[in-house]
Amino acid sequence: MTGKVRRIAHLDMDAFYASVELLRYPQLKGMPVVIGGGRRREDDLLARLTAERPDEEWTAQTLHKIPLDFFPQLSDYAGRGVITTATYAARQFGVGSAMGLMKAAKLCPQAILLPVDFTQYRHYSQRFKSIITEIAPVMENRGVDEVYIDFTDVPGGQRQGGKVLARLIQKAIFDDTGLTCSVGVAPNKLLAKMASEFNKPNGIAIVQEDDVQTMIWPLACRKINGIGPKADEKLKSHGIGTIGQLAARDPQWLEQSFGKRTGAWLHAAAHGRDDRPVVTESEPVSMSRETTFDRDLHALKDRAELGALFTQLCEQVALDLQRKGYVGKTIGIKLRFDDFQIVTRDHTGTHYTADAKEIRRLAGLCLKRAPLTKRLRLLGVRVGALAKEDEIPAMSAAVSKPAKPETADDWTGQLF
DNA sequence: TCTGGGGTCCTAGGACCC
DNA sequence: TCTGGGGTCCTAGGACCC
Repeated sequence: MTGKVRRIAHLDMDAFYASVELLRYPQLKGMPVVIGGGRRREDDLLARLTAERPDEEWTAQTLHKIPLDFFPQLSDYAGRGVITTATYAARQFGVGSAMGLMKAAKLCPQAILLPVDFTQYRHYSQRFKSIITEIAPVMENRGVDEVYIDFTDVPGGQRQGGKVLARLIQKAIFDDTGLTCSVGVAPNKLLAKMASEFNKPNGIAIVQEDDVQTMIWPLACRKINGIGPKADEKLKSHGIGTIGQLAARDPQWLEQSFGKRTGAWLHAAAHGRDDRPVVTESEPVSMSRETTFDRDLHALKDRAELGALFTQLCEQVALDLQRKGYVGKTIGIKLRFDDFQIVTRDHTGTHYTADAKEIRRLAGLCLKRAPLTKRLRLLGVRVGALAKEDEIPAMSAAVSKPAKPETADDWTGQLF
C-alpha cells in the first residue's frame, strides 16, 4: 500500500439561497428566480401583507408562508439592491450575483424576485455542515454555503483521489436536504477551490499535483482565490492573463512589481502550491451592522432620521455581541457617501463593552471626526478587538460601564 | 433608476517604549 | 544641539471574499 497523500476538498452548495427557496416553492422549478433586495424588502413585504391580507397576522417568523403570488417580477420592482443568488434558469439571461436589480430587470424582466430569508438559509447551512462532519470531522467554514474538508485521514478519502468520498458526501447531503453541491478535491485548498468550479452544478472534480499544467495553467488569473479585479488588471497590464503566464514569470520580478509578500504568493499560487491548513475553529475579529438608505440622506436635513437609524444599528450590534457572548474594545463607524466614497473612523477604548448605549456614545464621538458635507448613502457601526465576555484579558478587566444617559443628543449635535 | 451586508487581512504612518 | 534600531499598538483606507 502506498503512503497517504494530502487530499483537501472544497465543497460549494449550488445556488444555495435560490435552491432553498425552490424547496419551499417547488412550483418555481425551472423558472428564472433571483434573491435579493436586502432586509428592507422583508419589511415592505410585511407591510403589504398586513395591508392586503389583514385576516392573517404577519411577522418575520411567518414570512416563509407568504403566498408566491405576492412576490413581484423584476420588471415591477423599483428600488435599490443587488442580487444575492440567481437560479440557473435566471443565469441563462446573464443575471448573477452582485448585479444591481435595475440592471437585472433589463436582462430578465420576468424573473421572480424573492427577499432574502437568512433564518432559513442558516438552518439549511447547519444541516448540511453537520452531515459533513459526521462523515469527515475536519471541516472549515467559509461562510454559509462553502466549506473546506480535510479528506486525508478519512476512511476512503484517498480512493480515486477523493472521488468516492466526495460522492458519498454529496449523496448524504442530497438525501437529507434535497440540495446539490459541487466538490473539488486536490492536494491543497487553493487547487480544491478552483476544482470545485469545474463541474457545476452537482459535480465533482479531482486535481492531482501533476495536473497543474494541464488543468490550472490555462485558466485566467482571476480564478485564483485572492486575485480580485485590481490585481487582475495589474497582471493584465503586464501581459499576464493566464495562470500559466503568471507561473512563467521570474519570481524576483514578481516581488519587485507586486511587493515581496504578494509576489512570493503569486508565484507559489501559480505553481499550485499552498500549505494552509484546514482550520476548524476560529474566533470572530469584529461584528458590524450597516444599512443602505432608501434614498441618500443629508447629515443636517435628515438629522432626526439618521440619529434614529444610528441608534438602531448600535442596538443591533450590541444584541449580536450579547447573543454570542462577546465584548469589544474598538468602536467604529462607516459612512458611504452618494459618490460611493467610503470613510471609516474608529476609537479604541480602555475597557470592553457590549452595551448599546456605550457603543452609541463612542460611535457618536467617531462621527464627530468624520466629514459630513456630502449626502450619505450608507451608515454602519462596527465593534472590533473582541474578547469572549467570560475571558476578558486581565489587564483591562473593567467591562462595559453602562453609558451615562446624557449622551443621547448625538447625531452631529456639534456640527456647523 | 447602476453598485447589499457582513466579514478578514494587509499596508503604511505615527506614537510610544526600550 | 545627534541620531540609532526594533517592537507593538492604533488608525484609515483598500482589496478581496461569500
